[in-house]
Amino acid sequence: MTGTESGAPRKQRADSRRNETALLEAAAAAFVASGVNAPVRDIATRAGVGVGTIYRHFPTRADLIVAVYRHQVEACAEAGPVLLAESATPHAALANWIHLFVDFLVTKHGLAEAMRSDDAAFQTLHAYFLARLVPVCAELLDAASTAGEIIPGIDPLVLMHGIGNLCIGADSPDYDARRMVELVIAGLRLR
Amino acid sequence: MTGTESGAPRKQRADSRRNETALLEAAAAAFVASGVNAPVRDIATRAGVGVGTIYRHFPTRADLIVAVYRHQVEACAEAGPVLLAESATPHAALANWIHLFVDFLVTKHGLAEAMRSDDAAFQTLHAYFLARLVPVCAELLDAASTAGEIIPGIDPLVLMHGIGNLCIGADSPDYDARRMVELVIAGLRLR
DNA sequence: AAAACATACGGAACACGGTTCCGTTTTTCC
DNA sequence: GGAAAAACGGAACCGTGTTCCGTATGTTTT
Repeated sequence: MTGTESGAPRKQRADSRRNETALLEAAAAAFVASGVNAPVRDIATRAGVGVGTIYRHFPTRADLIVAVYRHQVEACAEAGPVLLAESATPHAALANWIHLFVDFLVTKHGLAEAMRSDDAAFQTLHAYFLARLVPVCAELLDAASTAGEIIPGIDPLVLMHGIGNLCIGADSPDYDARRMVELVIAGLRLR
Repeated sequence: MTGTESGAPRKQRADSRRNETALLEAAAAAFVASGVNAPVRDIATRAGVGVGTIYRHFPTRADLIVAVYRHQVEACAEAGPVLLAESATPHAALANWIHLFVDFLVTKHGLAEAMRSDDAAFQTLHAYFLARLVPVCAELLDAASTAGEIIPGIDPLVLMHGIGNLCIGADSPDYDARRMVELVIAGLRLR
């Protein structure tokens, strides 16, 4: 027999795993269609499950968002060292990386808002993004600072928070988040 | 025939005016205590009126917010020309004025968020703020641009939108909105 | 194969905030 | 004083997020 001693926990049920992936797909679709605040019931319907199932798999909305965008955050994080190695100067690497981050944020309707929410439910989201990206940003800042290209003493956390804020409402036709971000990048430069 | 058809419409009832000022005071207090998203019922209770009365006087939350902060917005708007006349350079005037705007925003918990909301209910708020402040900002930008102190082609609307965004969450201990705003101001400078 | 058990499910029910509506009260004006 | 207009209050409604529990499904054991 499967000598599974009574100590080992049972493996996850098949339907549970199926529902989890169905939910991830449904959530991704709903996020594209209605932003990251798509109603819970919509997502449940898309996935063909009840609302309870969402909460069982993803206790908070932030958990769901993190799960949906995890690879993209990873990609952004991994791009940092690569850019540092390949760009002409550390400042250029920093600028390129920031633009990458902005690209990510502005294409996810409502993500920038969610990112900065102080709602306890979004704690996970905030924590994950920062844990993964702040060190990368710090490395780039350090390199540029050491190279004497930018003003010293910039806190990566503050910078990322600010960049995130600038991306809020980036889909409005009257606003230009990238322009503002460029001003910030220019402002970083040591003159 | 009442004969009043042609002449002046009836004057506003006394109780109505009383309630309106009571509401303004209650709202101001509620905004300080719980931010500009204080529950409607709270404000009604504070003012000692029913919720219906709020909606009769201020159809949208934005109307209420505008009414509460109107003088401060006016003060900010009027400060523009004064600063331009008194500051050492147009760029300094612009910087000072932006700091004034930031001071206003960061002391009104949740106002910056509300400012950028695309919710139709906040249309009035958005419209009023921009109508009043954008021209002032434009004047300052023009002066600094003409003096050759800043890069040309900055849209005052975009700049104000961005500054507003940077002030979101300014009460978090981990964030420093002013620092970010300073980066933007530095980024405006022509080098 | 069937029973026994653990796990997961669905969706009704609840909580909460904004908004509307209408019977009642208050004020104004003749 | 009395009728008409104006304003009031708050119950009721709606759309969301969230919880809970009886039921169904999958897994393990006999």
